[in-house]
Amino acid sequence: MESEINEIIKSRLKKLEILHERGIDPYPTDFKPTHNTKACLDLLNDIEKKGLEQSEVIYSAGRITAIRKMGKAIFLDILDELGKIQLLARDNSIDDNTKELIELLDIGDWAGVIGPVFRTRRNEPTIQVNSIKLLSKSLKPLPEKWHGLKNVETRYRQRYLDLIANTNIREIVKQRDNIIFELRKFMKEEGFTEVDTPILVPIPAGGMAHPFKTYHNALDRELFLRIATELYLKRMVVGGIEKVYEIGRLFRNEGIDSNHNPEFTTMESYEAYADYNDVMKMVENLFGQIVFNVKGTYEIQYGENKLNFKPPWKRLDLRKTLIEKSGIDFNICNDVEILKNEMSKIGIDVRNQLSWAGLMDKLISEKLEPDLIQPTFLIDYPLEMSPLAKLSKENSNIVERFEGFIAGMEICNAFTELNDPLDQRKRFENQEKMREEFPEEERDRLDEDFLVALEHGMPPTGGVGIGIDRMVMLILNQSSIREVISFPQLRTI
RNA sequence: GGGCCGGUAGCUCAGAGGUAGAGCAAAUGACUCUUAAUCAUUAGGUCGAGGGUUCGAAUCCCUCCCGGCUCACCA
Repeated sequence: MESEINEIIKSRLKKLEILHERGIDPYPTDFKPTHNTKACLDLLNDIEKKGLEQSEVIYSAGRITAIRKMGKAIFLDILDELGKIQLLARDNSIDDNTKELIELLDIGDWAGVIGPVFRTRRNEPTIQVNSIKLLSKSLKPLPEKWHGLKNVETRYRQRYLDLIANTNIREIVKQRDNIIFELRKFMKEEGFTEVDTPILVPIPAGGMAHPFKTYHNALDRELFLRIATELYLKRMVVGGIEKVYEIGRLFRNEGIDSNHNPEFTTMESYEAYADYNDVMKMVENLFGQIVFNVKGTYEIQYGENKLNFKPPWKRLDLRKTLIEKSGIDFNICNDVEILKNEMSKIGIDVRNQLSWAGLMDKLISEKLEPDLIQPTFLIDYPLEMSPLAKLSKENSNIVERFEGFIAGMEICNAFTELNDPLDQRKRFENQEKMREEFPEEERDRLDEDFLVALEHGMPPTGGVGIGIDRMVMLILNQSSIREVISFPQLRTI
């Protein structure tokens, strides 16, 4: 981006020139802080306990966020990753180089400071400046100190400004890290092995979504960005990695809104000898442990609702719940036209849905999802909606599948995995047929290489995919996915 | 894609046909315990872009760009 030259930048460029003239490197590399701002505060507490007023000389550093000139005393605030601390440069405490340099410092510059920590008469922990080093000259002004940066577009496009001006955003970054750390810890404790599977794939299978397409020159072939990690993780299970998972980015070429970003993070796991009941237990324990370890409690506020993550979650039979909430029984409405009719009757707009599965999806999200506030599993989905899930033992049009919902949001999707290669082939072929019939609706894709793997034998397996960004939204009480993804997708301007 | 709301100084915002405004930030000066420092002075604008109406448009109309919320689509 080209920088427009306004007065502020002109004045800073001039200061830069003066620095060069005086032989001061505005971008040096030789300053090593001994104490971050938090360590400074700890140090102050320590020496005060010992009855001392001033610590030894320490080195600290950060970005200058305020300069208050009081004649021959200058107060500065510096901000580092952990917080802020005040500096006091008094005319008779600073060296000559600092006297000259301090006139050339601006809000936004990175500075290193050398001096003892003490407390001012107003009780403010402060580093008394013996010497200041410029660590990096900033040429552009920062957002305003009091109102901060509010423009949402600028916050997303220039997240670094958001992180500087709105320090609560740093908390989101750190808490997201904590959540994913706790997630890995849980999986490790459960004996899972984390793996990496391809992001560039020849067939975007394992889910129903519109893929991003790209091209590899040397191989001279079209490739796609993965829409799911499922089929590669199952290949690992075929290979004998019995408990396997991946935390990774998926890419779906679809709409963008407060719950959807074209690239998003999921955790998918597969466990041999498990079925969907075992997976349900794992999911509720996983959420419970993460929430408890990150927030110190099972009960957290999300928007207007208090969510309780203490296991077990409520389990609702999909068919029974649909009958209860909509009067529609999918066993009876087993034909597109009948289902469409019944849904119209209860006031659902079905003009955009073509297939039976599409209609069911709509019915669930319209009649069930909004009311699923507390963590809840919907259980036992129709076969037609679930090409990768194993048939129920009791019922040939139901699969052993569940989805988890929290605060009206779908948060995970799981099943007892289909490991019958012949049935899987039929299901894929059916998906391909449906794609021809309804080209506007997304379908899963037949992945021959995966079928070959299945033909070698996959043990009975239970698997789940969890939306990590949504999990972070819930735990951190954020209503937009853009708040938990540091650089959300926006139009380029 | 539809509806609603918004885009004015680096930032936060006011201005709703009649000379483009404030606070912070910036520049100059005063001030050795301030912390949204204070005080004085100064400078800073393609009012998102383009067209139209008008004697005159930031303001009214049209088209477009960017964003937010929402509905639709989509997991």
